[in-house]
Parts: sequence; C-alpha cells; structure tokens
Amino acid sequence: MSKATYTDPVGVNDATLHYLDVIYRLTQQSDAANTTEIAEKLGVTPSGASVMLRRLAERKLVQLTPYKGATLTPEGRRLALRTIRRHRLLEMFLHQVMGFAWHEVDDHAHALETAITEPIEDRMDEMLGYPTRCPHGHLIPRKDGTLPKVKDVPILSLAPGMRSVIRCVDTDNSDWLKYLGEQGLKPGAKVTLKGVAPYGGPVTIETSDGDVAIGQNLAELIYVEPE
Amino acid sequence: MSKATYTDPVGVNDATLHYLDVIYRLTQQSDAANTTEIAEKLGVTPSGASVMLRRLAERKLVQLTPYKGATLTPEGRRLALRTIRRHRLLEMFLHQVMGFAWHEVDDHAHALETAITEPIEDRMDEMLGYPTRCPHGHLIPRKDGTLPKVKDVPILSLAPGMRSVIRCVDTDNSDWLKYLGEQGLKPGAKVTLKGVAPYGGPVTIETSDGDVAIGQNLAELIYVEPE
DNA sequence: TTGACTTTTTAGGCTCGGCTAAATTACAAT
DNA sequence: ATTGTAATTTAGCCGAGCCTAAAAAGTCAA
Ligand SMILES: [Mn+2]
Ligand SMILES: [Mn+2]
Ligand SMILES: [Mn+2]
Ligand SMILES: [Mn+2]
Repeated sequence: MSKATYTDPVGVNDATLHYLDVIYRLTQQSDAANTTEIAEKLGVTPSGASVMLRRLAERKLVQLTPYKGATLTPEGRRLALRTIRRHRLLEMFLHQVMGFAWHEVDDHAHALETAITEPIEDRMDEMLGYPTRCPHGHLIPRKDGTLPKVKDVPILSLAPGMRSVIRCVDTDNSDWLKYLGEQGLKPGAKVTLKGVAPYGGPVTIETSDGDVAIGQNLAELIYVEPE
Repeated sequence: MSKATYTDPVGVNDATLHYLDVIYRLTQQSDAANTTEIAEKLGVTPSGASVMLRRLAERKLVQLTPYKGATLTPEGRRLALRTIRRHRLLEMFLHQVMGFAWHEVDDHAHALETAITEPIEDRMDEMLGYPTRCPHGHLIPRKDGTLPKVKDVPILSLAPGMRSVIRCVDTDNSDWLKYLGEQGLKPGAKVTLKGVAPYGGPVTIETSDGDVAIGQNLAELIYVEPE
C-alpha cells in the first residue's frame, strides 16, 4: 500500500485548502478576511479558526494581522486558485462528460476537489477543450493563476429592453439553480430585461421560450454580457 | 461551505477504509489477518496498528482476537468491498473514458477511491456498461457485495500447447504492467503457453504478434481462461 | 519444562484540527 | 474620556491516528 504518490507537500491537506479557499473568496470582496466570517463559512467556531489561522500564518500561507484579519500570501493564493480551478473543472466534467445536471455538480465537485491528481486535472481540461467557465459561469483560473478577462454585468444594471446573453448565475444553491434552469435562465441564454416592478416586485425577463417573472433576489444572481 | 453532504456515517474515513481494505485482502489468503502484516501493508508500526485495530473492533467493523488476528464483521466487509468496487470502477473509468494507460490508473484510483460519492460510482458503472473487471482483470464487486463467478487459472498451470485467453494480470506494479502490455500480454489477449525452461528459466508464450519470453516471476501474475 | 525468540499489546507522547470558557482588544456611543 | 458591546485571541481540553520504548504473551526447540 504505497504512500500518496501524487500528493502535495506535507501539510497541504483538506482543512488547509478549505481555509485558503474561503479566505480567497472573502478577500475578493473586502481587503482582509476576518476571523468570524471565515469561521462561519467553514462551520467552525471563531476560536477554532483563530488558532488555525495562526498555524497557516506560521506556514506562510496567510498574512495575519491580529484583530484585523487575514490575506493570502502568494503561495496561499496559488493553492486557493488551484482548488477553485479543480472545483470548476470538475463541475464542468461532471456536467458535460458525465451528464449530471447543473444543480447537482457542486456537491460532487466539493467531494473530489482536494483528492484529484494533477494528471487528472490536466486530462479533464483537455477533454473539455480548455473551458474558461464552470456550468454556472464562474471563471476557471488558469494553471498559472491568472483569470480570463470578462465583461459580465448584473442583469439588473441594464436598461429595460436591452438584449443580452447570460454569462453567470452566481449561486451554489441547488434549488435555485434547478428552478432558474427550468425557466431557461442559464449561461448562454439570450435574454432581454423587460422590467422591474417597484417595491421589490418581480423582474420580468424575455427568453427564447417566452417571458418569465422571478423575484429580485434571484435576478440579482444573474450576470450578463450586453449585446 | 456546507458539510459533507454525500459522506458516510461519522468515523468512516480514509484511515478506516484503508485498514478494512487491507484486512479484507489478507483474510482472502488466510483466515485471520495478523497485526504485523496489516501494519506492513499500511506502512505503520505494529503498535500503531494494534491500537487502531482495537478502535475498529469497538466500532464493530472488525472481529479481533488478541494475539491471534483480525477478521471483518459484515459491516466491515461491506465497506471494504465498497472501496474495492470504487477503486476498480475508477480504474476502468480512467482507462476507458479518460484514456489513461493501464499501468497509470492504480495510483489515480487510490487518490479518488475514498472521495467519490455514490451517484458518481453509479454513473461511472452505467457509462462503462456495468463492467465485471478492472483493466487488470480483477473482479469488480457488485453493489450487493457479491462477486462474479469466474474460472481463471494461472497460465503456468496449463499444459504446454494449450490455447487460452488472458483474464487477469495480478499486480499493481506500474513498470511490470507497462512491460507486459507492450508484449501484448493483457486481458483479452489470446495466448498459448509454449513452454517453461527449467531451473527458473524463461516462459515462452505465443501471442497474435508472435512469441514472447518472460521471466517466471512475471508469468506467475498471469491468469487465463482455457479455451 | 524451561528458555529464547518473536509477536503483540501497553504506556506515554506527539500533531492536527476541533471545542468551550475566559481574557483581551477594538470600537462605537455616550 | 469613559463605558458597554462585539470581535478576537488565549487557555485548557479532547479524539483520531500515528510514534517509540517497554512489558507481556505466545511459540517453539532443547
Ligand atoms: Mn461550485
Ligand atoms: Mn460552479
Ligand atoms: Mn489497483
Ligand atoms: Mn486493477
């Protein structure tokens, strides 16, 4: 029973990768990820996260300013982007090659994202024709850690009547994805924003199958590229 | 970041599954697996294995007779067979669907065997047409824990001149597999044992591409079905 | 039966990633 | 400037899965 042949440098295990992944996402929105937010996303206590963050800082994977928050070091970001790349490639593979529905792939991809080897990552990429986005439209980081440039905008930022193509549906919620998919609202769909009812009312969107009306909370998840 | 949705009852983790897997294999050959053998296969010390075995016994996954050895309980065997099934299905998937060579798949399958979810297991099975063997010819346990009946015999047990079909090449050694594959000696190949030189000399086998001579140690790995 | 030798278990300790409870620091409002 | 509250860290603990060293149990031959 041989030891992990294709595995990473010691210490780069599941827990570590999950922390780095969460910190990466949080630092996309604000400049530093604070302990409590990280703990919430990971389902651990703030004290547990605090201790773990110190360990990650000792390993030079995060830059930690006590009482302020955490950011990733270059090595930490490299590993975070690798995990995200693998997650999104897996989602694409599960969807396109294995035939899972777009609302099913997130859970399965999480189960595999820290287990796959680099040759498998590369082979999936090749089989999929080097995709730039996951089934939900999120960008797949390249192996060098760069991200494709895109011009996605929230559909709600468009003037009513403007034609556009859906590029991303920004949620992992399986139920919402299933529903939006059934309404024809998924990446690649050509849509026109018809209007937004006042006081939080429904958003009407024209699709190739007719008009659909959805809540603003769901409409906020949809990003498009204007024609 | 949700908790392991598709994961098993608590405690059925990587280490546990590896122990069960090893105990299953060892109890195929003798009636009980002894501590030192288990430790060797897993690359841990006998003392470490002894402690772990006691924990597995407490969890009713193994039946432990101190100073005698371990056997699997029905639940332990169920989990062991599940891991072996997933390993061999993965090998088949990596080979047939993803195009990896037969000598490459074992390592990658080990990396994934404890990570995949049941829907992925089922979907691979379906895509592969419910295979009964891995690329090396080992039997794939069914979901109910039963194994297909076969009539494989060692090629060296055949009378010279007897025609047969290779069914299994019983090794995980990547170099040997690569070499044997290059010689045309892999499951499905029609072969005739020509002769065995005395005093550990070469074994000559006729293949569709001509005769090949290999060492007895390699020939012992080859199992066939006589015509 | 008695050693001698091998196998296995026990004792004590370590790291990792969690936990709770308590202390500390930051920050916002008076 | 002081005080109260919220965020964060520290202290002390735990279990899993390993380790080494030592003790105990089994085995086998004289
Ligand atoms: Mn996802
Ligand atoms: Mn996605
Ligand atoms: Mn294998
Ligand atoms: Mn195999």
